[in-house]
Amino acid sequence: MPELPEVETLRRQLAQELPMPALIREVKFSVHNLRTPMPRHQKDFFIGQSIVNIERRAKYLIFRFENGEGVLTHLGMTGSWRIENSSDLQKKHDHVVLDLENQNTRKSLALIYNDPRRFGFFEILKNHETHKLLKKLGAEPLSSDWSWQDLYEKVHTRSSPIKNLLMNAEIVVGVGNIYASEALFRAGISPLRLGCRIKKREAEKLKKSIVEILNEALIYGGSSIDDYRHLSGQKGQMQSRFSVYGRSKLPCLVCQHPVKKITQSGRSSFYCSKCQA
DNA sequence: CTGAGCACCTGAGGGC
DNA sequence: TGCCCTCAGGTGCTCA
Repeated sequence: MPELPEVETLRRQLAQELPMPALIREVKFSVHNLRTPMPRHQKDFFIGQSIVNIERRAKYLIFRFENGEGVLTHLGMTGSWRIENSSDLQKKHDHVVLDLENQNTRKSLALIYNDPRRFGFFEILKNHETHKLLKKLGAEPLSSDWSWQDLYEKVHTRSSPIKNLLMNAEIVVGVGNIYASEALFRAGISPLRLGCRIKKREAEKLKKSIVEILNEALIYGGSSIDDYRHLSGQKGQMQSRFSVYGRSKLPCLVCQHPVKKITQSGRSSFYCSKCQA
């Protein structure tokens, strides 16, 4: 579900709405495991700690504690966080409840994680640098140190379709199934093109297109197709601005040719076979 | 090492 | 109404 713009939108809202430092008074887990087992027997790790910062790396959200440790979470396909006044207000598929207290105002609130498909996770983060999920990650596309040369270097030796490579977090993080299709449309490159067939000039254009589409999606608060919600429960608005994603058989916005839908490595790709080569 | 396919889950929607 | 099938924003693992 959520790609970089959706996770970053949520991060910004959490940073704004969560009065920090937020003392964790209690943490409750549902009986279900998420993608990884719940840290049910390590409550001591959380209770008494204060969340001092909300960070994002790739599509991971990190609740950082004062001592540098924290919580590593992922929304999977259908995860969402919301704030309630009381931790009693539980709904179906609520899996984690954090009872928090603002240390300045003594006001309490509950931060609740809901995830119907349970592809997300919530785990202890002790060492950011050595964590196996974090250390293999490639460049942040919206950081100033990501260059088209970096993209080109990582892609031009590969025989996979460029669409698959864009979704590979070791190459560039945060680009998922929607924005991969959208960025390729903007760059005029077919999702079927092999990485080794991407020219330098095209890598430059593709890098620019990725940055543009992610920034635009951020402005519109991300895309809500089904489950994705802001902290407030509101939907993002980017889904109404897709050029190709979910527009199978509809006319291309540029040339009127019908948009094609194909399957690549089990995921749907959308593109215009006239505009993209 | 690389790439393809599967697995993990629930729920919505279409066809019959 | 109900059953069965397909599909969905992610990603780690196994196997060839």
